[in-house]
Formats: sequence, structure tokens, C-alpha cells
Amino acid sequence: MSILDARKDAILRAVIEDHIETAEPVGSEALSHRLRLGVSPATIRNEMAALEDLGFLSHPHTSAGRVPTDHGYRLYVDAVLREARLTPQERARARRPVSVLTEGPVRMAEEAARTLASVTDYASVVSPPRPGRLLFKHVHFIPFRSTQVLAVIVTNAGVTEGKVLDLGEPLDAEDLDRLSRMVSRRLDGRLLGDITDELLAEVVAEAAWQQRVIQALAAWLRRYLPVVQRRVFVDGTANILKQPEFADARTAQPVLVALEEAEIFTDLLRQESARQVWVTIGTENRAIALHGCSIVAATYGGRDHPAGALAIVGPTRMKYGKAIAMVRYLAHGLTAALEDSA
Amino acid sequence: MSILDARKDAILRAVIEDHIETAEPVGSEALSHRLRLGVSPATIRNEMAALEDLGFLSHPHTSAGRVPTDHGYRLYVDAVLREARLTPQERARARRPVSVLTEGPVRMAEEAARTLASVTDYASVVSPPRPGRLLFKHVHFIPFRSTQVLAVIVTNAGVTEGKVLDLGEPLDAEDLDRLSRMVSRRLDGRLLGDITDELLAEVVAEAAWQQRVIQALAAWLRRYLPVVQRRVFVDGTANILKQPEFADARTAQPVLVALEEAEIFTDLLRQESARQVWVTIGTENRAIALHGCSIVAATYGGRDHPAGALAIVGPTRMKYGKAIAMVRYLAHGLTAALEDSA
DNA sequence: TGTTAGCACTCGTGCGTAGTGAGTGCTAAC
DNA sequence: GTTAGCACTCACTACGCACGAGTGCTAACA
Repeated sequence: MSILDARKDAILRAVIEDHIETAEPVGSEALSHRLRLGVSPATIRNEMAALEDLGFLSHPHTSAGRVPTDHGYRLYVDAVLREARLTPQERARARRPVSVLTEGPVRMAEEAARTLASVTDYASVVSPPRPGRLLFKHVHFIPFRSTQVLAVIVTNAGVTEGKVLDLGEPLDAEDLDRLSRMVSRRLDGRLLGDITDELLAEVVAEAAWQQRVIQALAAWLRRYLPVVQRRVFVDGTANILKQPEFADARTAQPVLVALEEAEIFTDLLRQESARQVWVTIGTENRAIALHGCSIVAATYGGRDHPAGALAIVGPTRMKYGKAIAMVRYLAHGLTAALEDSA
Repeated sequence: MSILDARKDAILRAVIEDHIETAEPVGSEALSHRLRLGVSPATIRNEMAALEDLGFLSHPHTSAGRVPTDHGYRLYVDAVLREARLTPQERARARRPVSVLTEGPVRMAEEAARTLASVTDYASVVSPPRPGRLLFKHVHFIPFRSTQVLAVIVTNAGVTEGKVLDLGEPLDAEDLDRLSRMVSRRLDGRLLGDITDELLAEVVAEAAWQQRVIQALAAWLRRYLPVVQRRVFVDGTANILKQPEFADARTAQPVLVALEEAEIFTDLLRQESARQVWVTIGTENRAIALHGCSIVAATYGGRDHPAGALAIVGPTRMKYGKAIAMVRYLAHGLTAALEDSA
């Protein structure tokens, strides 16, 4: 299973789990009690020294116990960790469903962030399903003031967004109705992401009698799809301050700033869409502000073409087992919710 | 102007402004340098003792300088303070407009929160214009799956929200169109808040041939209007940690929690709609978590019937002059933006 | 060869003491 | 009413010291 022999494995696990529990360096004495291996503290010290040479543990100072390094956590997560089981209570709290249909996909994401934060006691980040993965159903052009048109796009997840298009000249309501029907018919059932410039060009050509509206809509769609994705919901940032490693505001502040600048996460949530759940530990994070944090993330909404992502942000000293289980569970929940509305 | 004589006034102001600057208790020596009144430190000590008796200053311990009390800040804000002028830079940063029409009222609020936080370096809270203050323009019922209808309400600020109504039986598209037109005609130009149960009942009666849709819509509106108002955008919470009084995470944590539980503010932002800008200092705040904070708030969108509110949350040791000016300025901006779209 | 007991050593932590200085309140003189 | 003088208070800092948790090393043992 691991690149270590069984005993080192056990010791690494014990050090990490003890440290996760207590936030303190853990010493050989304490360990020999904890894991009933029938070996003396001295032996454990030898093993720990070896683990330190291998780069999995470190030493705050000579007379202190051991602390896991980022590499130690990495090995632990990859090879040692057994994913935790969620308690029925945890499941129940995460199951509270938000109907995508009645509340909309954005509210769904917002609510998921709240749930994730409150269940795990860490900070959470959730991106709403990206519009590109939604199914186009209708577009409705609604006259709005004299020279403006409100374009409402309806998808399988309800209304995605309305947009006022200014056309600079008055319009005929009948024409708009006709246009609405025509465009709706042409695009019905497509993924918004599959609505390419060529397709739009075809539609534009067909609607020759309403060039302005249709071109404004096309322009909007082209810009709209990539932009909306940037929106991300963050919750539970105050939980960061509960962690002893962030007891000093000066250390916590950059983390909170990074969380507020949610843009950082759009990268993150996009980059590894392949795997279903992934963990980024400490200095593995691109953002320097998060070098003391770990991120447990997952995508939801289809394995090959994920619709969105969710993540937990906590200290590297994180309860990975629970975190991973929770993230996976909620991701399944969101995927199911989206599929229900498909 | 004040209940104090001119010198006490000057001393109170000097103590407060010095303390706001430095976050340290201020002593008589330092003051006599600061304000060139030609009086000795001893005199200032006497005056400060008097101000302490009056409850405007306090004493961390015998050998420390004076610190303003909440009452001191209150007097300062009410009677002593001169509102600060915004620099051209500050104005420029707060003027960056978000078009209500193209981005929608919710984005407008979100963006305002971001601006307010970044300009003031405090935390900010902004509630979007409450739907009740928006003008109804149209409703469109759009067929959605077999037994469902998507109701889209269009207001002067664009699409407010779409809602899927499940009716349990199939519907006719023609009927829905007819219904859309009828309801739109009946409600056109009303404030959403003026759409009373009686009015809805009339409309329901008139649309006898489509009882289910219309009643579902009426039920939704009744619940929708009060609920959506709860939504509030918070930003700049990380700024709290910059303040020395919140250098310890244990003191900062409750504040951040209170900010995340934005519900607390819905009360606040509603309660004093009469005045245009108001300040709540320290223990004046209902939430105990905010007893170390002050809130500078304002409403926007019409004096008598405000549409929404915005606020700054910072330590009691806040730059009130700037804060008040900034909040007022941004409130004007939002009011103007809403009026443009009316 | 791996394990263990023994032991010296390191170093962070807690604590009591002393010194320092900013700032006060009081008193008496102006 | 104002001010100089002065004793007093008390947070803050530094220093020294003892304590103890935990280590690394060595030598003996299975």
C-alpha cells in the first residue's frame, strides 16, 4: 500500500492523527501508549528520526515532539488514510435538499456552501453549475422601455439570467414574439456550451428581419458564458479563526483575504476536473496565502464534463477522512439534484 | 453645539481623534502638544477627569491615558464631528457604476459591498433593493416540462427572479399566453409591495379559467416578497483583522460570525429607515458580538420608502468622518442608479 | 541486526523579581 | 481658574531560574 513498512506506516498515521487531534507536536512517549505495538519509546524515536530523514516529519525544535510535514500529509492522504464514514447525523445535515428548480442553481450553490461549512467546521467554497452545462430550453424577448429588450434565457435549471439589451430603436412586440419562437426552436435542447459562434451565425442569418436583437443576443451569449463562471460562494470563513494555528490575526488575515478574493478558486476548481475528489496540501497550493491550508475539492454534475465544484478550506492539520467523505457526499447530492432537473 | 464648553469639546475631540489614529490610550502630555490651547498638561488632566466623571472617557488602569467610552463616541458623532470630505480618489473609486439594468439589482448590491469595503478598509454590508420597492412591468408564464410553469417577473430593474410552479396537470401554451397578458395588464406599473392580497384576489377571480396557475403565483408572491429581503451582501470581513483590537482571533471570531450570519443586519437595516445616515456605537448594537464595533449605515432609493440599505462595520475606534461621508456618497450613488432605471 | 534502557543534553515554558516609565491625582502656590 | 511639583500606580519588559518534555546517542541485550 505504501512506500513505508507497516510499522512506519502505523507511526506516521499515529503522529498525524494525534497531531490533528491536539494541534501539538507529538512525542515518542505519548505514541507508545497510543499505538499498542509493544515497542518502546526508544524504538519509536528511531522510527520517527527515519521518517524525518524521509521528509515526512519535522521538528519545531530539539526538545519538541514531531509534526507532520506537507509531504507527510500527502503520503497519509494518498496511501495511509482510510476514508471516514459519515454519521447518520452528518448525512442528514448534508442531505437537506435545495430544489434546483424552485430555488435556482445559484441558490443551490449558496446553500451548499453554507451546509458544507456548518457540517465540517471549516471554510467552504462552492461554484454554481456553469451555464455551459445547462440545457437551453427557451429564450423570451420581452419589450422593455421603448428601445430595449429583456432577453430571458430559460434552461433546465429554470431562469439563468435576464439581460437587458439596448437596440437604439423601437421594436415591434409581434416581431419579438416571432423571434423568440424561432430562436427557441433552433436552440432547444442544446447545452449552452454547445452554442457555438457558427450556430449563432446560422440563427442570425435566418432571422434576417431582426438583425439587431439577434446580434445583441449572440454577442451577449458569447461574453456571458465564460464570465458567469467566475462567481463563487464562500462560507464559514469565521471557522478559520477557531483553529489554534490561526489564533493570531496576522496569520489568519491573508487566508481570509484569499477566501474573499474568490477568484483564486476559479482556477483551482477548474484545473483538476478529471479526478472526482482531490486534495491540495499546504505549499502545494498556488496561492501563497494558503500555504498553511489544505483544500479538499470535488466536482459535481457529471464525471467527464463537471458542471461545478465545491471545496473545503482548512488548516493542513485537517480531518481529511471526514472532509473527503463529506465533500464526496455533497458532490453526489448536487449531481443528483442537477440530474433530477435535466 | 454641544453640552460641553468649548475647551472640553476640543479635548474630547482631540482624545478621540488621537485614539482613532493610534489605538492607544492618550495622555495629557501628548494632548497639550497636539492642541495648541496654551494650557498645561495639568489643566488638561483636570478637564479629562471631568470628562471621565461625565462618562465620556475612561481609564484602562490608573497609570494609563484616557480612552473614549461609547458615550464619548456618541457625543463626538452627534455634536463634535465634522463630516470629512472625500478625496477625489475616494469619490472616483466609489463612483465606478454598476448598471442596474444590465447587471441587475442584486449584482449592484454585491458590487457596492465590494467597493465600500475596499474604499473604507472596514467590513461592509449591503442589502439589495427590496422587491417591494420595484415596479412591476410584466409577468411571463412559460411552459416548462409537462406540468410545470416558469413564472418570470419583470420589473423596472430587469428580471427579479424566475420561479418554477408545479401545477400537477398539463397546461395549454395559448392559455398561458393569455394569462400572462391579462395579469401583466392588471398589475402593470404597481410597486411590488403594493400588490396586496385583495388585489391578487381580484386578479385570481378574473382569471377563473386558470385558477391553478394564478393561485400558485399569488401564493408565491405572498411568500416571496418578505423572504428575498433577507439576502444581504457582506464583504471586507478580513479587514476586521487588520484592527489591533481584533488582533486576537478569539475576539475577532464572534464578529466574523455575526457578519456571516447576515440575518442580524436585516433587522438593523430596517429599523431606522427614517434618518438617512445613522451610527450605532458599541453596546448600542443589539448583537452582543458587535459590542466592540460600530456601524455606520444609510438607506438608499428614496427617503420615505427606502429600497435598501448599506453599512460599514468597524471597531468603535472608527474613522467616523470618512465613514459617514463614504456611506452617504455611495447611498446617493445607488439611489441615482435606481432612479435611472425607474 | 533490531530493540531497549540509560543518560546527558536541548530548549521552550512558566514564574517570580526588579526596574522602567508613562501617566495619573493631589496639593499648594500663583 | 491655572499650573508646577511630587508621590504614587501599574502595565510592560527583561532577566534569571527551575522545570520538564522530548530528543539523540551509546552501550547492552535478545
